[in-house]
Formats: sequence, structure tokens, C-alpha cells
Amino acid sequence: MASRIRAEDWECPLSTTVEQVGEWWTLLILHDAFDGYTRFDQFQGNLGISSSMLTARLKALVADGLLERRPYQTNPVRYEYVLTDRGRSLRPVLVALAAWGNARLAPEERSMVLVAADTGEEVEPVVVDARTGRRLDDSDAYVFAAGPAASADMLSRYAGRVPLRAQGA
Amino acid sequence: MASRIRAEDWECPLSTTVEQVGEWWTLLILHDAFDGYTRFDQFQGNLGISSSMLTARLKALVADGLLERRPYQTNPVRYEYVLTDRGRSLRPVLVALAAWGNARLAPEERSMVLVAADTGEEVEPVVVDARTGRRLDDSDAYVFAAGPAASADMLSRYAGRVPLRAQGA
DNA sequence: CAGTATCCTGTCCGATACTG
DNA sequence: CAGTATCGGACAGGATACTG
Repeated sequence: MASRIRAEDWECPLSTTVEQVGEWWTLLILHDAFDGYTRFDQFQGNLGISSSMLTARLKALVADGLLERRPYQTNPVRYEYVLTDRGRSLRPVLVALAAWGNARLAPEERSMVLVAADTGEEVEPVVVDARTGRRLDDSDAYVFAAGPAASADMLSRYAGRVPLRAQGA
Repeated sequence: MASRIRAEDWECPLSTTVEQVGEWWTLLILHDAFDGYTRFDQFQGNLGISSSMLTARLKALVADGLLERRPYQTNPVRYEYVLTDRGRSLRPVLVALAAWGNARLAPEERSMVLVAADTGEEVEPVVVDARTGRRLDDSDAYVFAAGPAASADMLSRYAGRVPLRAQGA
């Protein structure tokens, strides 16, 4: 779970990711972790999740390598949950989700915004192509295409619908 | 559902968005829609979803204003589902999710990548601040802060943990 | 083709109680 | 404080059958 998926099991980046992330609780717990919370009762208090469910979710998060469980005191031993690099790498997903909510769902007077920690300036998160800087927003200028390892049935599904890339390289 | 949320019900951009998006099926159907599919049996064939579940999801999507249901022929009348602007605005979320899967989950030889439709060049999606162009990736340089409409209990939760913005403006 | 209706199973998830 | 164990309801969601 914690690492990469076997090539045979990899079909679609989206559905596989969705399956791996598992449930929405995952994202909400991670959000708390990004806010600096690390402890069981903090998560429980903030999220209003039952202890049994929280236990299950935390176990899954640790098994998936998104959180690390480590003792922060001995006698009695107590554990906290801290983000791994892998966990931190999910931040753009949370940001994109929250940005959409702010733009499309929030009342005019937003209650929660993303700001730069140093300047306090409000941030407007957008998804762009790192190489060209062009926004990926809602244009049809970007499509999902079959890569080198695409299987036959995937190619048949996508054939003619999206530009195929060179198979060799 | 289709429009904004009442101010009293707005607590956290993430949890509210998650609630509104509803289920993972929503994202997967939307992904198909972005690929240009519009019809019931296309969705069903691609996703392997049961017809009853698909009906329910499509209804919710239409009610939420993410898809538009419209007849594409008469006698007998047949319907198709096309993306609305609101639906298209969710694209960055899908892209962020898929990008994470590609980066962290996929086998080395990725099977599906995002490419520019004109050049065929592969795209590397990142989330940045539209104003400064700085990446929001995994840095701690950005935090969620209380906005003008924050309620008292939200402020108490976030007080001291994240920089608060001016209450007045 | 584009659904609707019904049945059925799994499991998400809160409530409650208990533990070192 | 940081969980574990158990119970039970609600519902997600597939299978199947039926319709204009």
C-alpha cells in the first residue's frame, strides 16, 4: 500500500488514486495534520469522528505511508501522528479542493482563506503546467493521453478520442 | 444545492466541499465527461457502475449544477449529460488528484499522462499562487486563515495557530 | 437506448462501554 | 490520553428484472 502500484493494476490515474485515498476522512485528517495537529484527541475533537473510526483511518493512513506514528513520550508511551513527505505531497489536492469550495460554494464573505504565512497576503490557488506556466483551468487544451505503458484495452478506449503519444519512448 | 451555501452552514472550505462533491463516483463521472463522453451507456460501460447507482449520481450531478441534462433527439426523446461551467471548474481538482497518482502511485512507466492538445507535450501540473506564481506544493509558507466571516468558535479553534487576518475588512 | 424498481449484502460510522 | 471491542442503524451500491 505504502508504495507504488503494480503495473498490471494500474489502469487510470484518477480511479486508482481515488481508491487509494480511500475515504473523505483521509483528506480531512490530513487537513488537520497540515494545520499542525498530531494527536488522537485533537483529530477527534476537531473532526467529530468516532474513536473507532479514527483508529481505523489512522491505521490506514500509516499503512499507506501518509502519516508516521511515533512515540512522543515514554511511561506511559504516547503516540503522535506526523506527516510524511508522501503525506505532504497531497497538499495540492487539498488546496485545489478547498479553492473550488471557496470559489463556487462559499458565501460571499468567506470564512476561511489560504494566506501566505509571511506576508499574510491572500493566495489564489490555480493549477498550471510547471513547464509553460499556462493554466490548466477549464480549457480543453489539455487532455489525458495514453503513455508508454498503456495496455491494449486502454488504447482501444482512448483511441481516436485523445492524441496518442509515441509508443516507443 | 446548485448554488452557494448559506453563511451559517459554511464552516470549513474543505469539509463543505467534500460533502458537496458527495462521493467518488462524482469525480469519476466528471472525468468521463471531461473526456467527451455524454451518454448514459458510455458512463456505464466506462465506469462499470450499476444503472441504478448511475441514475442516482447523474441526478445529483444535475441538481448540483455540474452537469446539464438535455435531449439530443426526439421520438423517442433521448438525453445526454454535458458539463456546465460549474462542472468544468472542478477540472483542477481532478488534475491535482491524477497528478498525485501519477507522481506517487504509478508504476515507473506511466500509462496515462496529461498532455497539451496542440503540441502533444507532456504537462506537469502544479498548484501555484496566481498572483506571485509561487508553488504551494509542500511548503509551510501557506496556511488556512480565518476570513472576515469567521465565526467565534472557528476563531477560537484557529487562534494562535495560524495568522488571523484583519476582522474588519 | 435510457432508464426505473426491487432485493440484497457489505460496510461506513456513530454510540457506548471498557482499558492501561 | 490513546486507544480497543461490540452493537446496531443507515445507506452505498451491485444484481436482476422490467419498460417505452
